[in-house]
Formats: sequence, structure tokens, C-alpha cells
Amino acid sequence: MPDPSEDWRARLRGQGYRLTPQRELILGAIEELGHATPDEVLAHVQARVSSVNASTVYRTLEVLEGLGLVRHTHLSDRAPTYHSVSGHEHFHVKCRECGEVVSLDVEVADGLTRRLEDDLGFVADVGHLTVFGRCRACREAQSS
Amino acid sequence: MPDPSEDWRARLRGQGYRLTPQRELILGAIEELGHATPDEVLAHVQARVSSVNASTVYRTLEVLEGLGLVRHTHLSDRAPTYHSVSGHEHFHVKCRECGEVVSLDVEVADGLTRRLEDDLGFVADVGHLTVFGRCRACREAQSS
DNA sequence: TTGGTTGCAAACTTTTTGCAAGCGT
DNA sequence: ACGCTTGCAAAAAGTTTGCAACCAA
Repeated sequence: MPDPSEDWRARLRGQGYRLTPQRELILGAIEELGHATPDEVLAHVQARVSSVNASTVYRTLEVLEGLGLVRHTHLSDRAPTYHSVSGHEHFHVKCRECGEVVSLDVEVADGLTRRLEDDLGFVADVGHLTVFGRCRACREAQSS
Repeated sequence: MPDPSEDWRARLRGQGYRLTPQRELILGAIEELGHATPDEVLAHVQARVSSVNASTVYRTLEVLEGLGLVRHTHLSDRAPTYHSVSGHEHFHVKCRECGEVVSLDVEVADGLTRRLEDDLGFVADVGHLTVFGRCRACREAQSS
């Protein structure tokens, strides 16, 4: 069986891309941070290698997402949030009040997924989804 | 029964806000356009009244959304898209390939909504949701 | 008259782009 | 060597803010 940590390097090159220190650092940052905006990725990378540039982060995240190594969703109205895909595919649920973010297995959205496919023939990209709302704790806090 | 077109003006004033031509024009633009970014709203309004400013559009959309007269979602990675709430509450489904956007009644998402509430006690704001994916037409076009 | 609103201009945040130098293969 | 990548700087895109004049109530 192939070493998963080697696999992506091979795929990168297989697509005609080159393996550079920047790309390793940026992918590593996403993996270490869990969820991070391009800005946060840049800061994390620059903490070790200060010469890395912001435009490289944007260009690299695009490449990594194209390879399916990372994904992004929108946890705020501002910058997108990138996250690793090495774990199980998941989507997000975020409370507007306390800001808490929960990651859920895509199967939790099966009800919606199936309905969209049955009714419209539409195949949803659940991994990109973020559902906003109010969490239990915040609702109970208000009702008291 | 109250005239719905008068209702919002009353509510606006009820909250201490003032009824201005700009606010009427901007709400009207959203209603006429269906879905529109702040930029598109500005262009639509300026076609009639060229003096209206972009910052007024941003400030007004915020007020109108606070009153529940309009809502916004993210149909692109760029500017938010505003839409009227005068019709039924709905969410969006967008095909990444052809760009088509379909509005669906929030009940279509009941499967997900219920699951989030039952499992997490989380009440989803379905009206803010946009689900990305691939529509039937684009999938069939590729499979041939 | 009062104070919420607006237009304007400048500042800001986030992302994109052109380009020459640099480096992976 | 070839040409994909990077850093840099400038531009672009979208939004926010301070402020004096303005106007709805």
C-alpha cells in the first residue's frame, strides 16, 4: 500500500506540478491548523519561513484544492476557511451567536442530499457546505 | 388586513429609522432584480437616480436585512447576493458548472433541518443556505 | 429643531495579476 | 536547459468609516 504522505507528492508531479518547499509548508500548515483562512496559513508558514509570500499562499491553496488535498468553505462573510481532506469528508455547522463550529460527517446531510438528487437530479457537494443557525446552548440561554 | 407594501414603512419608522427615497429605491431594486449583489443594486438604482452612493447601498442593505425585508446568501466566492423575502422563504442550489441557480422552499431541506435539531439541538437558518453541486443537465452532458 | 441619513473621499481588507528572477526536474 | 513557481509591487474588488451637509419627522 502506498504511503499516504508520499502519495500527494506523486500526484502533484503526475499533474505536471512541482514539489516546492512552499507547497509542503502550506499543506502542512492546513494540516496543523485544522481550519484556517489564507491569512492564518500565511502567518503560520511565515513563523518558520518568513520569506513566503501571500500570493504564493493563494496560488498554492488553489493548486492543493484542485488536487483534492484541501477544501474550503465559508465560515464567515469574509475570508474563506481551508481545511484538510485527510480525515473523513465533512461539512460544517456554525452558531451565529457563540461562533462555535462543529464538523459533521457528510452522511448527516443525507436527507437533503437524497431529496435534491431525487427531485432535481442535482448532486450536492456537501463538503463545501456550512449551515448557519443557533446552537442548543445559545437557545437555552435565551429562553431562561 | 394591513397593506404589505405599507407595512415595512411602518416597521421602519417603528424602529426609529427614517423613510428615505434611497431606502425605497434600494428595496425596490432588490424586488425587481430578484437576486443581486450590492454592486448590481447600485447600478440598478443609479440608472434612475444617479446620485445614490455605494456606501448608502451597503448601509441600507444592512438595515433592510435587520428588518427582515431582505436576506443574503453567497452564490459566489465574491460579493454576497441579496434577495427579497416577500415571497416564501427559500434557499438556493447552484450548479458549479453552468452556474444555474434554483430557489427551493425551505421545506425541501427538512431532512437536514430535523436531523440537526434532533441530534444537536441546532436550529438551522435554512434561508441563508446555498448548496453547490452539479445539476442534472451538466451531469448528463458529461456522461455522454 | 433634532438627530438619523447621505454623499464623498479616503482607508481597509482580501485577492489577483504582470513580470523578472529562481529553482525543480 | 526548460518552464513551472515564486516574490514583489501594483492593481483590483469589495466594504467600511469619518465627517459635514442634508432632510425626515
